[in-house]
This record gives sequence, C-alpha cells and structure tokens, in this order.
Amino acid sequence: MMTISLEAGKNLLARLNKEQIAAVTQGFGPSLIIAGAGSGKTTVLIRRIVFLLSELNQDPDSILAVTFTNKAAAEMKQRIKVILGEDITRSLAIGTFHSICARLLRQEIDSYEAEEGWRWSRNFAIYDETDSVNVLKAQITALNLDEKVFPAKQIKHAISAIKNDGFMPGTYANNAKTHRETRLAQIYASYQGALASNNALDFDDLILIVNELMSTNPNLLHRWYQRFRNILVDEFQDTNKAQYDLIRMLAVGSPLKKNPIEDGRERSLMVVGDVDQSIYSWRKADFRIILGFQNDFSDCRLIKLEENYRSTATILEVANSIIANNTERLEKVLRCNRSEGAKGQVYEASDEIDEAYYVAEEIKRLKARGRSLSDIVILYRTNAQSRAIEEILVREHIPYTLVGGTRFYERQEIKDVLAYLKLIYNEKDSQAFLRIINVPRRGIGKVALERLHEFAAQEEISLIEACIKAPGIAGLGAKAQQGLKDFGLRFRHWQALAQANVVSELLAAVLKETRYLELLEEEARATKDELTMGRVENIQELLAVAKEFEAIADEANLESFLTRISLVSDLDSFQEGQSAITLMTLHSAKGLEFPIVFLMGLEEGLFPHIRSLDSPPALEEERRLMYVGVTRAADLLYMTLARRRMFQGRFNNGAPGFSSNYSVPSRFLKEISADLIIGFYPDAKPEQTYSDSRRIPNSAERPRANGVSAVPLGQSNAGKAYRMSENGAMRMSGMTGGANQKGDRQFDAQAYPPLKVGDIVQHNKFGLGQVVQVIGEKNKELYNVEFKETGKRLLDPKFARLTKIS
DNA sequence: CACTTGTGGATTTTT
DNA sequence: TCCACAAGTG
Repeated sequence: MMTISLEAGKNLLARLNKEQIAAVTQGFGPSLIIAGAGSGKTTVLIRRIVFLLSELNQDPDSILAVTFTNKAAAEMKQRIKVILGEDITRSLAIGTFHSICARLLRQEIDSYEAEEGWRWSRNFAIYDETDSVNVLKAQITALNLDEKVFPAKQIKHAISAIKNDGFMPGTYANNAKTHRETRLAQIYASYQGALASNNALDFDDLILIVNELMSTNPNLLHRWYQRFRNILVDEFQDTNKAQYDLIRMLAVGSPLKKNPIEDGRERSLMVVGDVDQSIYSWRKADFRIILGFQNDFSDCRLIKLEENYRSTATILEVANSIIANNTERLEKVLRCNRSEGAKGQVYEASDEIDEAYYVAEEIKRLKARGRSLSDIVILYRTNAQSRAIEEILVREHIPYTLVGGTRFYERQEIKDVLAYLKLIYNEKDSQAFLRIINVPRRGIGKVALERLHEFAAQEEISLIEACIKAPGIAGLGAKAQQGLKDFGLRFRHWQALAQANVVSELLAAVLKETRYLELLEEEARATKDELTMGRVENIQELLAVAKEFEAIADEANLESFLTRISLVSDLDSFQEGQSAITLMTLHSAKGLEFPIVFLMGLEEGLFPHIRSLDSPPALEEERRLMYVGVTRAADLLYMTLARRRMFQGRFNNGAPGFSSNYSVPSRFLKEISADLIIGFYPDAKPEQTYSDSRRIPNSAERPRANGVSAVPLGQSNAGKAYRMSENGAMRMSGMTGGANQKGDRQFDAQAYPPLKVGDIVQHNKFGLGQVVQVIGEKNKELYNVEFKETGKRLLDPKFARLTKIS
C-alpha cells in the first residue's frame, strides 16, 4: 500500500483551496464539515478517503462511508478505483445507510431476538412500500379496525416515523399517551409480528434492528467498532435519529452518549452537510442533529467550505436572497468564483400547456445555440407535473429521460417475476407467494387460498408444503388442487436449481417453466398492445440486468441480487451525458449539477406545496427545496409558473387550497431581488403565449410517441406503457387514450351551511371533530377539522358530509 | 373463477 | 382525471 502515496499524494491536493485541504489532510478525531452547495464536497470526501488510506496508513476495511443514494456511492467507488485500483476499493464499505445495514444484517441477524420473541434469519426479505402497506392492511383488518379510520398508507407513515425515531413496539406502547397512540402501538406490534412471520423487514427496520443489535449486544458492537475506525457521512443534514444513533455508537463504541472517541487506536469521524439543503424531514431527517453534533463531540473540528465553484454570481445571489428568509440556519456565506452571468429568466404562462411550450421552445433555442441536451434539466415539485411537459416534449421531438415516477422495479411484470425469485430465496415471504400463486393463471381464487391457509395452519406446515399436499384439502376444486400441487413441486425444483445456478439462469428457467414470458409474448402479438409489448421488453431487460449483475458484482448470488434490487432507486440508474434532457423532482436533484436548470410550477400551493402553507417549519423546508433547485444550476436558470393549472381534471378551483381559478406566483419568486431576474411582473397579465394557437388536440389526433401507436381506446385505463431506453432509464412511450378535454366544469354552488373556526362537527366516518381552520372563500372553502380519533384532516364540504353540532 | 362495470375518493417529496 | 377497489355478470 505504500506505493500509493507518492503518485496519489501529489495529486491529492491539486486544485484544492485552503479549507478543502484542511478537511482532506486533517488528523484523527471527529470533524464537522459545513459544505455549501457546489463547494466541492464530493471531491473532498473522495480525497479524504484516499488520504486516510495512503497517507494515514489506514486499512481499507476500516473505512465506512455513508452516502445518500446508491448512485453517489457508485460514483465515489468509481473515482477511488481510478486512483487506488480495484482491490483496495473493493474492501471499502461505501453505501447508503440502508444498503450497509442490510449487508450487516445478513451477517448478524441470527443473533437478534425481539422482546416479543420475534426472530429473523439471514435470508430475510426486504419489503418495499407496497408490500408493507399490504401487510399492514391485513393486520388492521385482523384487529377489527376500520380501514377508513386507520388508512394503511397513513399508518405506514406513522410507524415509519416511530421507527426512525428509534422506538421498538414495546417501548412505543409504554410511552403511548393518547387513545390513538395506544391503537397505533397495537397495530405497530402486530405489523412487526407479521413481518417476522414472513421473515421480512421493511426499509426502516434495516436501521432500527441494527441499532437494537448494537445497543443490546456489546460484543457485537465492539466487533464493528473495531472494524469501522474511520467513518464518513455525506448529506449529514438529512440524517434521522436512528441513523445518527447508529453512527455515534460505531464511533464511540458504546450506546451511551458523550463518550470520547478513544480506544487507544486511531479513529476518525467526518460528517459533511449543509443545513440549508435539508429536505427530508418527512422521512424524519432532522437537521438539528448537525447543529448538535459539536456538543456530542466536544473536541470536534469545524471546517466550512464556502467557496462555490459551480454557479454564476447571479444564480448564487438568487439562491442567497431566497434562503435568507429562513430563520433556522447555520451561519454560512457562499463565496462566488465565477463571473456575473445571465439573469434568471422567468416566464409566466397562461396555463401548464403554455408553460410546457415555453420550456420546449427555449430548449430548442438553446440547442440551436450549441448547447447539448444533456446540459439541461427540468425540475418540478411533484411527479404529477411531468405529464404536461412530457406530452409537449414528445410532440416537439425533444428526447428526454424521466427519473422517478413509476420505477422499473415497481412495474407489475417485474414485480411478478421477482416475486418468484424472492419466494425461492425466502419461502416464508407471503407477499411474494400471494403475488404469484395465481400468476400465470392456475385456477386458484380467493376461496382456494383461504382453504390453503386454513389447511397450512391446521397441519402446521408452510404454504408451499400445503400446496404439495393440496389434493388432500376438502372442498377444493380439482383444478385448484392440481394447480397447487404442480406449483408446489415445481417450486421445490426451482429451489434446487437456485443452489447450483446463477441468477440469470434461474430466472430464465422460471420464465420458461411458468410460461410467463411466452404467454405475455403471445398476448403482445395478438393484441399489438403497446403496454404488453413494453412488458415483454421490460422482462428481457430484467434478464439483461441479471446478467450484468453477474458480470460486475463481488458476490454474484441470489442473495446479493435481491438485496441490491430492493434498495435501488430509479435515480441510481440515471446516467449523465446521454443526448437527452432530464426530468426529475427537486428531491431527486439533490447532489446533482446541471449547466441549465428549468424550475417549473412556481405557484403558491404547488411550490410551496399546499401541505406546507400552514406550518412555518414546513414552509422553511420548501424554501430549502427551492434553494436546492436554484443551486443545481451552473450557467442558466429558468423559472416558470402557470396562471391557471389543470389539476385533477379541472382548473385550480375546487382543488384543495386554491380559492380562485388563477394561481398566485410563488412567494419564492417575490423573494428574489428584482434586479436578478427578468420576465417577472407580479401584476401584469401575460401578453403573448406559446400555446394560443396550438393547444393540444385530443388524443386521437395527437402525434405518436416515438413513432409507435398510441394505446387503443379500450385499454385506456390499463396503465401506462414504458419502454427502456438504451441507458436503462425509463421513458414513457405510450399515451393514455380516450382523454378529451372538456374545459372548465361548472359547479353548482351547493347549499351547505358555512362553518367557522371552533364549530363542532360530526362526520359519518371520522366522528366528532372541531374546525380549526377555514381555507378559501365563498363557496370554495375547505375545512381543516381536528377529529378525536384520527387527528387533523382537510375536508371539502362538497364531498364530505359534515353536520354541525350545537 | 375471471372478467367487466361502477363508484367513491384522493391527491408531496423517497431510501 | 384517474385509480383502486367493490359489486355484478358470464
């Protein structure tokens, strides 16, 4: 390893400023790096790792580097590999909290037993949002609770929050105060028990269980404490309590707070973050952790990277003038390294179609002026906004890559096929079982499944065993009996195959023997259905993914394949440099940089989002999101808004929180000094629009996406078609047919008695509640009602039947 | 059991 | 608008 230092050492400090050098070359101990947007923190992190290895003589496997996305981890590894070579890079632990914890649990979970006696084994499944919500639904029903009062999705979010705060079911139950908290504790416990019986963990468990292991098992903690002597955490402002507890335990070797980092050996802990870019509080990230870090580690070094190398002076000033309106900040000034640059360009469109046309026209002009399409990104607050711009981009023949939205691994056909692999890997995974037991059709319906469950419970055998013995189940049709038995035996055969074959071969065998792909191909040929054709392609793509995985993975087995795909996001497969513009949400854009940025939908109620308007901290988070968006831009910044926006099939009126047909420009626009932007005249009506003479015709006359035919009318509600593009990112290539624009719909102003704050009301689902807020005016108001059972809810009196009491 | 039709209800961000 | 799920039909 000594050979590294000369070559690497020389370049290690090249082109770094004083603070960056200080961060890279500091000695051991704890440090906090406050890194403003565009201040080169990734470079610092990478060089710091190289410095630890080559100059401070640290072992590669003493390094733990936590990134926010898998993509960031992959990039970091790639750049280190170039400097230090493959062997060393391979032994570095670089990844997200979730992937690192998953890997650790594959080793350690056998020694974990919950208070309640639940256990998991190393082949645990990782449940995604859908799986978790389904389990939760079943539990809520089993507890005889009303799904209307306890909506599974909302409960999932609540449990997630509890887990991210580090509470196990028992602890939470003991601390439950309100009636609802007691109920929640009950649901939490039965949910967790159900996960255990499926040998499954959800995303949050990955971190929570590692925490439990570490804090209850001193030997185990000590082992990992000995190993990870150099810890680096990126995007530290978006760390939650559970994650921070874990880091602190690993750093100090004890679950108790305030221990010094000392064990007679050299250790370091470097966290890097920017309070102004904290945008994940809804995932229980807490930027106050970064503020408290110096207290927890009193000998902490503080280094501020305040030199911005990315953006023009104007763009930085725009960002600064916006973020200056926040109160909860850590003092920091971004110094600019570039010239003034062009002013921010604002366009007030008449509606979202006009807005999209403006962006498309501008992109064409930029291209004509020699800009590459890959230099351009379009950012928006909500995924739903992508639809309007996509349609125009397709129409104008501007290629684009969509990041987010419906992800590859969430598509039906992919989930189906993967469910086979998951079940083969973890036989207890009932979600996987339910998904595929009748896919393809085996003549097994609801009744047959109930019988099967009863039988399995009665005989105390697994569902798979029960399948094999299905001919012995009374009251089951011959078709179902045979179907179940065949499936059970076939399944055992696949399990045997899995022992001796690589993933792609196993996958191919499953596809062949189930005839899944064959049936799909037949259907595609027969119907010429775009959607089905896309599905066939997606499955072929999955096979390619498996093969690629085998080629590059360190351990190319089923276990690491499944772990990996459970934790990847759409963003992770996004590659820069393609000849296409990029579309994504502001959240996805964190950590990325583009020469040209379009921020769309700058309207009150959309951005800042309606759900944030009545909460000052939430509003500050929206502002940070705006700050993140602006600071993605290096050269040019565009901001657009639509005076009228089609929302759920109608214009703003009637949509929650909008009190008029016309939207109000985002307050963030008003916070920008007027001399930094052009095109924004808060009171003027837009004069010329791009779409006046070419409003989108209805779908029948619309141009076809990429030359393929649109979805036939009858299929319009069957879903969306997606196709893979060359780089593995998704592109929407089908259009939902049958849509026609009816224009503005009239409301008959219904006669309902207006309510005011303080009124007590009765709702037939939610029970008694009190109006705490009235939003909007006249016949369009909405009521924020606090219910005894369910808490606050925003209700539209046009839909919700509210009866005034008293 | 599989498929069609109808209705009600919902709307942020994602590892 | 559009999606999920319930109810109804072959």
